[in-house]
Formats: sequence, C-alpha cells, structure tokens
Amino acid sequence: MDWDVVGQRSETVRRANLSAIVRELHLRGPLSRSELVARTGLTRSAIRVLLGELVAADLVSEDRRAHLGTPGRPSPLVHANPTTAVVLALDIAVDSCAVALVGFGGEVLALQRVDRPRGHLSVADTIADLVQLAGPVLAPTRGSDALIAVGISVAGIIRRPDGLVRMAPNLGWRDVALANQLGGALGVQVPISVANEADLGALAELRRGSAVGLDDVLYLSGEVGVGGGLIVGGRPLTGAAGYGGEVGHFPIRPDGAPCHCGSVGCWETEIGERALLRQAGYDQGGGRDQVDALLADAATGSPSALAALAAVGRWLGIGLAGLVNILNPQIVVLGGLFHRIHPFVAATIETELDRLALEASRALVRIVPSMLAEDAPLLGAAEMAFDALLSDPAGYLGRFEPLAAAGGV
Amino acid sequence: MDWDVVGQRSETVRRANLSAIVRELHLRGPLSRSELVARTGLTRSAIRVLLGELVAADLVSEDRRAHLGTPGRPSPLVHANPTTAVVLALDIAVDSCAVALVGFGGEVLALQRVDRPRGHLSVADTIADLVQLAGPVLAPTRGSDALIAVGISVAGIIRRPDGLVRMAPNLGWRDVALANQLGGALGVQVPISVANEADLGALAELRRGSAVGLDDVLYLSGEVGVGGGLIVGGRPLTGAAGYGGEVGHFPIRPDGAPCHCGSVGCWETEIGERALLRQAGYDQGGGRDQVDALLADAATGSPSALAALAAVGRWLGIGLAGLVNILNPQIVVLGGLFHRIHPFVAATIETELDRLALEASRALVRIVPSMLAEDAPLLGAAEMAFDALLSDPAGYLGRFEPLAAAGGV
DNA sequence: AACATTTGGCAGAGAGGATCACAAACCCGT
DNA sequence: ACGGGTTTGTGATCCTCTCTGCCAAATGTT
Repeated sequence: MDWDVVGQRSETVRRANLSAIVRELHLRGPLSRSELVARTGLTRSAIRVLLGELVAADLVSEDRRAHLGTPGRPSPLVHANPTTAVVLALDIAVDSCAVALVGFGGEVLALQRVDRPRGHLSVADTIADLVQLAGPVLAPTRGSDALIAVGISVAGIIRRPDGLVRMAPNLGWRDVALANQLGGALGVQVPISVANEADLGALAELRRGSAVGLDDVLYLSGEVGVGGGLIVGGRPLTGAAGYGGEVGHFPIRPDGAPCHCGSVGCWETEIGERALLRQAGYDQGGGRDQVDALLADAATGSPSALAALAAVGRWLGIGLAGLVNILNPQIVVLGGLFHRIHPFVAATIETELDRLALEASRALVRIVPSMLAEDAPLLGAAEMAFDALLSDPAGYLGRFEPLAAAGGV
Repeated sequence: MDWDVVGQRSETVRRANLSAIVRELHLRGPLSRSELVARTGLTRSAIRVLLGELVAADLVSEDRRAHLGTPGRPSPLVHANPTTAVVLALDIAVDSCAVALVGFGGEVLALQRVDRPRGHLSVADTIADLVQLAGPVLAPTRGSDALIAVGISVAGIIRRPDGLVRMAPNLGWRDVALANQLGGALGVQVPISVANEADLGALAELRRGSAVGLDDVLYLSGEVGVGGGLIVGGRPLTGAAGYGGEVGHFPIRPDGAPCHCGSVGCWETEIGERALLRQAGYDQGGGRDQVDALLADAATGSPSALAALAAVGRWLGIGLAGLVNILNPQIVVLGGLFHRIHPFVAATIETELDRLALEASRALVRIVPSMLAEDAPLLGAAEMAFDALLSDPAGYLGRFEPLAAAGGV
C-alpha cells in the first residue's frame, strides 16, 4: 500500500539522505554545502561524507565560490555535473517529434524538434524518424556510461507501469509496446519509460516551469485532443493503471456532440482544436496552420475568430470550474493549444470561474499559460527518466567512477 | 514539498518500523510475530525489540495461540489492546448526529446515533447535543489517559489543516472554529481534528470497508448535497487547502438548473436528494422520510418513482464516467443516499459507464454500495483521529505505562 | 594584527537493525 | 514414548550511519 509497510534499516537512511541531496541539486540548482546543511537538516559531518561519495562518483563538483562578503569561512558551491549522467527524452506529438539530451541538474544539452505531417504514421516509421533524430544527439554519449535512462512522451493513453501505448487515436496506434521496439532501434541498454504527454507536461511544469514549489497542479494539454496532467499532494496522479487525468473526456454536455472516443458531449468536443476551428469557420482538419491563421485573424479583430475563441474560452472556464472544485489546485497551467490561445481566453476563463467555482477553491487558484510551452512534455519525459537516479542515487554511484572501474577491488 | 527533503536519522528508522507494526495491527488485525516479520521484512530480533516496547506501553498484547497444526515452534499472536488507546468520533450530518468510541485495533466500543430535525441548528445547540450524547460514551475514559484524539465529521467544506468549517450550507454554518469550541465543551485535552464527511467516508471504506487494500478510490456521498472523497495512490486527496473532492459541483449540465452554491447545472442538481424527490413528485424538503416513501413505492413498482430513479441513475452514470476518466479508480463506493438507492440504479450506472467512459479505465472499475453505510463518515473520523498514533507511535509510548508513570526518573 | 564568525575535517559516541548461534516448542514417524 | 525435523524466540555481537564535540581553516571586522 505504501512505502512504510516495508522495514527500514540504516541503509535506508543513507539512501534517503543521498536522495535528498541529489534531488536538491537537480531541482534547485547549485547550492553551497552550508545551504545543503540547512535544507536537509543534516549535520556538516553527514553532508561531508555523502558529498564525498557523490564527488568521487563524479556526479557533483565543488567549486570555491566567489567571496560574497559575509564573515566566516566560505562554503564551497556544490553543483551537479551535467555530463556525468544524462537522459534522452523523446516526444511523439501529433504535429511533431522531438528529442532532447538533458544533463543531471537539468541543463538541456541538445534539443531537436521536427514537424511531421499529421496523420496515421506507422510505428515503424515513427521509430525510424526518432532514431534518425536521436543519432547526432546521442553521439557524444556513445562509449561512455553517461546515459542512464530514456523517457518518452506520447500523445495517447499509456498503461503504467509497463508503458504500453494502449491507444493513441491521433497516431492511429493501439497496444504498442513502444519501449521494447525503441530500445533495440536506438541501440541503448538503459531503462526506457513511456508516459502520457499531459502527465509529463504537468511534471515538467512542476519541476522546471510555472508550478515549481507547488503541490497541487492541473496541467491542461491541448494537442488535437485534450488531456490533463494532475499533481496531487506533490506527486503525479496516475490512477490504478496510469490512465488517470483524462479530463478531456468528461461529459460536460451530455446532450452535445459525439466524441471520437465513443462518448457524447466530452469537454474535448467543446474546447478541442476541431471545435475551435469549426466555430471560426476554418478547416477542422487543417491543424496547426489553421490555428495560426485563426490567431492572426483574431489579432486583427476578426469577429468570427474572436467569437470562436470566446466560446472556447467559456467552455474552458466551465470545465475548469468543475476541475477546480474537484481538485482544489494551487495553479492551472495551460499547455499546448491553450497556451497559444491564452491571451484571448484568459479573461473569459476568470469570469466563468468567478461564476461557477466554489468560492473557497476559486480564491486559491491561478490560471497561467505554460512556461515551457511546446517543450513541456519533452522536458517532462526527461524528468521522468531522472526519477530513478533521484530516488536512489546509491545505485548509480558505482557506474561513473572512471578510476575505480579500471582497478579491481 | 515532501518528507524526503528532510534529513533522516536512526531515530527515523525506528519510528517508521514502529509505525509499520502498529499500522499492521490496527488495520489488518491480530497477527503472529512471524507474520509481522514477513509483512515488514524486518528480522525476528528487530520485531522482538519493537514489540517489547509496545507491550511495555500496554498498546499490544501477546497471547499463546491455539495450536494450528504446523510444525515448528508456535508464534505468539500479537493483538492491539482496544482499551489502552481510544478515540472519540463525532458525526454532524444533516439528519442526525452520532458519536462513537473506537479502540486501537478498530473495535467499536460504543456507538450512538440520534436523528435530528433538519434545519439550521445553531452551533451552540449542536455542540450541546453532542456533549450530551458523548457524555456516557466518554465516561469510561475519564480519569485515564486512554483517550488520544477526537475526530469530527461535518457535512460541509472544511479547511485543512486547521479544520475550520468554511461553509456548511445544510447546517447554516459559516467559518466556524468547531474544534476549539467542542474541545472546551467536552472537557478533553486531546487533539481534535475536523474533516469533510465525504473525505472521511472514503477513508473509512479504504480502511474498514469495501476498498480495503486498494489505492485509488472514489467515495460518493449523498446527504442533501453530493460530496466526494478521493483516495489517490493510497492517500486522501485534500487539495491545496482541503477543499478537494467536491465532485457534486461539477457543472455537468451548464444549461441546467441553478445550484444553491451559486453555480449552474452542477451534478448535484441532477442527482441530489432534491432532484430525486422532485422528479418523483415528492416533497423536496421532506428529507429522509420522503426518500423512504419513494423507495417503498419503487419496490411496489410505482412508475413515477422508478422513472425518477432511472433519471438519477442515468445522471449518476454520466458523471461517474467523467470521474472514472479523470481518476482511473479501482472502485467507486456509493455512500449515503446512493447507498440506499443502489439496487435501483446499479444497472443504469453500468450501462452509462459502458457507453461513456474510456474503455481502458472502464474495464478496471467496480461500482459498489458502501459497506459501512450510514456510519462511514463516523468511522472515518475515528480513523483520522488514529492517524497520529499510527504514523508516530513512539510519541505515545510513554503515556500509557501505568507503572513507569508513577515512579519518576 | 587580533578577534569574531562560519565552516570543513576528523575521531569517538550513540542508536538501531542485521547476523549468528542456541534454545524452545511444535510436528511427525517409528 | 522418543528422537529427528522445522520453525521461532532469545541474546550477544557486529555493522552501518549519523551525531557530538573539538580543532583547524578561511573570511570579515575593528
């Protein structure tokens, strides 16, 4: 049921403390030793020993910090080494594919995104595209042990914990064991995890974006469909099998239009890309270019474009009011399509929230556009890939030591 | 952000292990020592030392178990002592008030419920009623240190962590600091926690009811209003300030009827008690008696009663489909009103779920009536009151020792 | 230049669980 | 009834990890 039904021992303490240090350095950036002491509540001695191991493993480095004018012996600045441990992140979106190499500490060492024609691309073709894209990005890591994991974001319903792609309607996929196939194609031997694009967008905003430091977050993702990523009490809501967060398929208008999912009146049918384009009189299947055109027209005051945005904004507000009531989040982050239309819908959303949401929850929530924009799911995939290192650094300490690896015991 | 940013030490390990043992005994009932060894993963030696402390504090006892036919030395049965540590639970519902005394291990030592006329009862009157009700129940604990905490369930929106009753529309309360007032009136010096009735119903079903052993649970509560209690990843979803779970106010029919909360088309306006009674042609304000009459009529085949139940069942299914999509729970537990009408709506709900919910999540969820029925929130309040003991038993070890208490150090 | 302040370094202490050998208590077969 | 096999409780000792306390180092201040 939870971690605490399993017995703890001294080793557990070490692991937790090492994890706390590594997590702080990865998430909050460089810190002095004394700041680490303050943050973790450990003593200088304990920090020293633990840091010693991390330094020996080349995961972190200590630098003499420039004098900062305070009395007392200066504390060296500890920072994560971005090239000792890196992860590969992949994003399989509807209009594009992307790949990134992210170093421990969060530095983005490389990032490539290519647009793709919309439509049902086969799994094999997609994998070929990704391998081609990842090749040069991955090149610097060949021959070293720096690559520790791969994370993949997919616009679809993904089963946890095995990462099976149960259904990706906009890709035309069903029950695809993506991790296995990609692992072989990429020629990497590290763990590969797959997750839903919205869930990873939420994780990215939580760790690197507009929700840093918060515990209860709703990330709303708009690709062709509408997805949601939920952070509850500081941790991702996955549900029983990883299918949680599908807010786009709440039947918000049960007498409304049929949804491609088989249901009727889903929120997506009112706020999705197709709904927006249809109401504004654009080609529903046109995708990204059509949305660009719509936004350009709206900027020049086109009444039909503005009316369509107002309608979508209204339905956005209605649905968000319900979700705010259910989840009582501190922040709602608008990603994807909603990030792009945010300037045109922000006021309407606030109005609807005032009208419909419970006062207590309403007063606490802010609605903001995504900070990471299009790259949120990609960077979230990287963060997911770092999770194993962050929660148990001890398991990784042996693998980076360049000297100890050569010599025997 | 989370527990693991704070440094761990040996003492933490002891606390966690003690907590694991106490939790197992409280939640799973009597276990042999060897079963505890298996469950916690600790060694016999460690279990022995930890149990020694618990026995010395009189929190648990060891009995020679009746021989059970297996070879090897028999392992003594360890069980929680129900009278060493007890909690008082109070339930302030719309139609009734209840009080219970629950012992460590979960035994209900006393339970009293009294009906109350519906309407706006003052805080002072309610407190007086509760004190009168609690008096005899609490009598056996006077003069001892057995009472460790009080938990209160209220049909309203409660702020965490201080338990302020922000709004209880069916009681007519607003911003009531209930814990302070009740503590004085009851004459107890122990911590008092207050929480929402649906949240506690969910907790009770998770620990003692139909959701035992599950991690993702939606408890749907129907008093006059409709509330929800969510268990996500094994722990309660509270949201940023404790207001989470208000599923009754999802705008499921935005062109529908105004809700007393100020919004329009809330789920509650379609499935709440008033909606049920209205559609069946009964007095909306009649409350419990009217519902009983409706159910009796439905049992004899009354078309209007059955039609109203069918309509409510349909809207129940529609809303649950959305919630199942969002939360991907393993189980949905119907409490309160929905527990009572379950036989009449179960089939309709399942049909609507088949029609509207995403296949992946739909396949995993079961819809069941509450096992604990009317007492779920009350028993949940008791479980909440036990939380401090379960998560840090070490803090309580000193207070029960009858011998050590007398002699000083 | 002397002092105050903060921090790193290091040895010893303390806490807590694991290990291991042994004894106790049960079963079963003869 | 008796001895072997099996499982479990007991207790001494060991191992791991952090804390405590003292000293040295590095900086600012007077």
